[in-house]
Amino acid sequence: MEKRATIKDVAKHAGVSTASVSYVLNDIDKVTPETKMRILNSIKELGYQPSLTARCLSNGESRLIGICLPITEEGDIPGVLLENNPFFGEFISGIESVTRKRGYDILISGVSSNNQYKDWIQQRKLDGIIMLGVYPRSIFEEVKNLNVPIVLIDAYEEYASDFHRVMIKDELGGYLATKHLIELGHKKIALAVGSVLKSYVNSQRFEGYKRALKENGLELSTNLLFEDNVTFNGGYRIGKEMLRSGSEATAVFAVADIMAIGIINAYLEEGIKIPEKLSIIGFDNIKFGNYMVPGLTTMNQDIMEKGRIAAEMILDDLTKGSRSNHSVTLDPQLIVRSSTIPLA
Amino acid sequence: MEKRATIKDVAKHAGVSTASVSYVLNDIDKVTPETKMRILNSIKELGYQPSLTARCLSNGESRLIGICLPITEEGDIPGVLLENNPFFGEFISGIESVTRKRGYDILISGVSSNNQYKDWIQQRKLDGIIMLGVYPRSIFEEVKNLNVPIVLIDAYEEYASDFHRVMIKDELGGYLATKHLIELGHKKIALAVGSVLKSYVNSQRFEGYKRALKENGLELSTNLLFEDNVTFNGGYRIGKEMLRSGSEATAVFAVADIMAIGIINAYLEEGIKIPEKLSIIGFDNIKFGNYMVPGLTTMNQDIMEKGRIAAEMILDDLTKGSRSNHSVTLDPQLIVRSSTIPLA
DNA sequence: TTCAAACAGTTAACCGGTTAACAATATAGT
DNA sequence: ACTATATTGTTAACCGGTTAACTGTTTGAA
Repeated sequence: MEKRATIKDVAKHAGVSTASVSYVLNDIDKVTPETKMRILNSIKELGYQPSLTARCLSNGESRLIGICLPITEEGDIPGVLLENNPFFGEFISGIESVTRKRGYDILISGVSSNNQYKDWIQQRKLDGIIMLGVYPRSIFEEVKNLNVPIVLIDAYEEYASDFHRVMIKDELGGYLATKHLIELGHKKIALAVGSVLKSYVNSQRFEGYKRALKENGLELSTNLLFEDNVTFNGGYRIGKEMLRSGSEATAVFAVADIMAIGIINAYLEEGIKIPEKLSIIGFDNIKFGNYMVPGLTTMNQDIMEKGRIAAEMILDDLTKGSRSNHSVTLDPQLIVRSSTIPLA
Repeated sequence: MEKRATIKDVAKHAGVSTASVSYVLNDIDKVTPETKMRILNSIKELGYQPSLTARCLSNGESRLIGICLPITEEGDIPGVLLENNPFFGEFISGIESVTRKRGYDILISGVSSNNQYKDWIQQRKLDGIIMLGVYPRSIFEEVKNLNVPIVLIDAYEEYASDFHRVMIKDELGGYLATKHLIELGHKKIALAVGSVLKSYVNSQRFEGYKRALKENGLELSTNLLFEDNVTFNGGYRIGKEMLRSGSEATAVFAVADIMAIGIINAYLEEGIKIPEKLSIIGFDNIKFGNYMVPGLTTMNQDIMEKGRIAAEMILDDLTKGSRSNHSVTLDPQLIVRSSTIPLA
């Protein structure tokens, strides 16, 4: 209830000027050990906490890093992110683990209308931004000249090279996933994928799928290709469709675990056994893939590491004052559990 | 790259004082429509964005709401939260949905050492706090006098009444869950629970379990009680233990879905059928309960709603300037899926 | 001994807003 | 006609820090 102590209070209490207090706060060597001691004592005695707001106003650093999530008209974080949610939490956790130590906080915001991002960044004077998800191109044009380090996650688009990027080798992931199925003897391998047109991540994984088929002399067959939303329900619909149409597939590569789980549910619901009747491999390695039966074979992407790297990119820029754009591409790893078995 | 326009630039451009600009920014009726127009035009022309930092410094409102998560020594958000993660994302999403409209941002932080919370709140001048998880009591003593609205989520402890609270009827939830099993004809109903000693949530659900047994003339048997961490692995260990010891249980109430899933995995792994050999009901209604086979019967708690309510409590305090502590207790609902069936 | 540099500390302007107090003009009441 | 009261606007202090420029004292080198 009592007013918080300010730097003036400390100065008065220690019998010095505010400048001297500021110097000891910022570890600037301009004060004798004795005075420093006296000031430190006053600080402790008054329970003084410097105001980050004031500091920000005066030196322009907010020590705030923003995380942007695209949101839908309904005001929600979109299904993709929400359903993939383990994702979200782990990602934040990765970021937090590096920012916290350095005194930065993270600000989370879903922003809807196109240019509110810019407003947000400016009004809050964010020191850096991490952008998750797909946005209309115009946003990047706006945001490019803001002179703020920006990290794009999983962005392949051509303009993305204007920013820092963290991604994984999606093509390789698609390739390895498909190859795993091929090595198990499967010849008829379906693909469950989101919009290849709108999402580079999807199209890259699709490319990997095609490459694996080609390298192994398998033909690309359009009736093994299924496109729907990258959600549980999207996968579920694909599963139902495969069953309805009597698909010849003996295995399927789903570009996301959540889709794979949808497919599995569609099959199990009709009493059709997995992996006996259909081997299935996902992508992402979300926690629940390990918590279900059968355990989901998948391509691992280290989402926490993604967060860590993104945060470090920003902090590096901030300390070095540089602004060269780096791009880190992580390797996916095959994780074999029990949803894939050799072709009978 | 160009310097951002400040209020002074706008004032100069419109040929008025900064005070007038400030008045139109804050919708204070002290300016003729014509002047207002002129100022508005200048604002648009210069692409002016008021600095929230400066505003905060001058009027003391940061428009920042903090979300506290306890973290472990290793620096991670603790397993409970991470594994329960759909939880986390949905919760944030609920908060965001109300704060965004009102111009508040949310700041997320895991804080480890005891009193860093206080520092964080003060340094960032947070307008409100939402605290998730269990903390040492001393933290609340520290934080109580900060004159900041605080909402505790799922806190039963006696000191909790000094703050706003959002929780669900845990005792009722435990009761209804157990009653559901009893109504299916089960007599030997096991309980999988976390530390009843340390967590009121656990003890409340345990109370509900006991009440249901008692009301139905069933005896409380200690060898049907299993205590372990509220995690997948905790549940898994319990499942293994039940099998190893040849437990007579035909049904089990797990105080969290994530535990229930662990138990299910332990059973399925050994080829023992669920729900045929063991009916199981969880608690929380995490998304994956619906995405698995068998679908998990559970007690729903609307986590998004929890977030919404918590945010509204804070914003109400902020607008009304009052500080009376409210407590909202939500009702859990039984959601029957396929992991529970009548006793054969 | 003398002058320059190093040291320890202070003063005051500044960051970008808000707002109480004031001034000048217009409107209204009696 | 003469105040009292709105109305519209400005001035300047303030929020709580940072930091360039300055002052006064020591130290050291020539």
